[in-house]
Amino acid sequence: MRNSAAKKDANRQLILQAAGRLFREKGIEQVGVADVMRAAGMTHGGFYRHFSDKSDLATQAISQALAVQQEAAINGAPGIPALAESYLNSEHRDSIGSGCVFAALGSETARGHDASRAAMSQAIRSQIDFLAAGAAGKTDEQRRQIAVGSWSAMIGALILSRISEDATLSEEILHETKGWLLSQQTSISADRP
Amino acid sequence: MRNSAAKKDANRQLILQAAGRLFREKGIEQVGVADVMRAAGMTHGGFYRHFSDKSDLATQAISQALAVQQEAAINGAPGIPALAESYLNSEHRDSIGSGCVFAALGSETARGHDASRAAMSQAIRSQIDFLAAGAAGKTDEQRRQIAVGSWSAMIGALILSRISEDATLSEEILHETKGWLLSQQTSISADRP
DNA sequence: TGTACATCAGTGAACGCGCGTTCACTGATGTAC
DNA sequence: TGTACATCAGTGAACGCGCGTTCACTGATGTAC
Repeated sequence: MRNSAAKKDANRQLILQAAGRLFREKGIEQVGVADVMRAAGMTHGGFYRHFSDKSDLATQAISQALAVQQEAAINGAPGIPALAESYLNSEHRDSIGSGCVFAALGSETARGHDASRAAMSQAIRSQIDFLAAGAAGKTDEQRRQIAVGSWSAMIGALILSRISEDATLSEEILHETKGWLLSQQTSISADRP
Repeated sequence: MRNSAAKKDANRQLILQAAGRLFREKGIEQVGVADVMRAAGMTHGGFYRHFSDKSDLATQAISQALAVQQEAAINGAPGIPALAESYLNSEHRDSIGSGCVFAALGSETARGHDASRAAMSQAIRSQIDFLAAGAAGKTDEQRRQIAVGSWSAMIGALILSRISEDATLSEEILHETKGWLLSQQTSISADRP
């Protein structure tokens, strides 16, 4: 039953996508290798033709999810207000599996010295640079502050809104944070000539 | 070897404190019942005299950690700038075990329908009310926006700074977010009569 | 207050399930000639 | 281009370790009289 090289590559992508989704949805520890392979339409035995172990899969799945996320940021509407609109809403909150990697796995990946943390660090750097370049501030320093602070607020708010059982509270957190970010953006823009 | 009721209560507190620290440091799944009992100075067999199962322990340890955290917030210097100072620094970043529960366990507790999520929700509500009461805004709506947005930014920034392997990046995230929060606070205060 | 007995906090061995990993196997793919 | 053989992607059974949970046991605590 050997598969062609092309089929193997396609299967590898299926595994990475299933893992990226399941890890975000349920947490890395809560998802088994067999779960991932089943979601990808295979049985668990073939897993080790693709990855050296589960930790290797985690690193690669996270790296790929981060790459997709960065791609989407670059191709999306520019500027922090636009990001806040697309980030702070109930659709994003309810689709953990395809949503922001930092909000889904942030507190977990903060522990551990593995390769996934390095991938996350690099993605943080890129995202800050990207947001700072498009931020409405007078100086480089100001733009960087706005980028880091606004992005942090989005991640924190999404996490808090996901914890909140009460739908009203959950919505309020998203809504107030979005309103807060937009109002600042406006007042800062108003400062410009 | 029966212990007195007072000794039992004291042991229960040791277990809760050990669990609160270990769960934040390593994550709930990564810490075993035996680890917690060992850290509390006992063996694992006696665990079930105190808690019905591990999930029960998690709920109670989280609830207690949240209560301590709220107590500290109430007794600490009032206002969002003061909180930002005490929250966004490397000491807090490096002491996960005794630090903010939301930053340590946020993305994990967002999943699961258990009682710990309910305790977290209630703590979110309290913390927002508390911060909004001390926020520098003209209207109730504005104060609530500031409270939710600023607190979200602190949590997000602490998580990002913990993920960052590079010490410079990690410090930058804390520093920029703090500067951003303080500068806004200033400009909003300046608006007041 | 003292005595006899019941209770039960904590111990440490044992159980059993889940999960990561290994392995023999199958048969299609790829390659050497 | 065709043939013979080697490779190897995926299968499914099996292994073994870790961990949550149970249990018989010990002896100090608490209580009834």
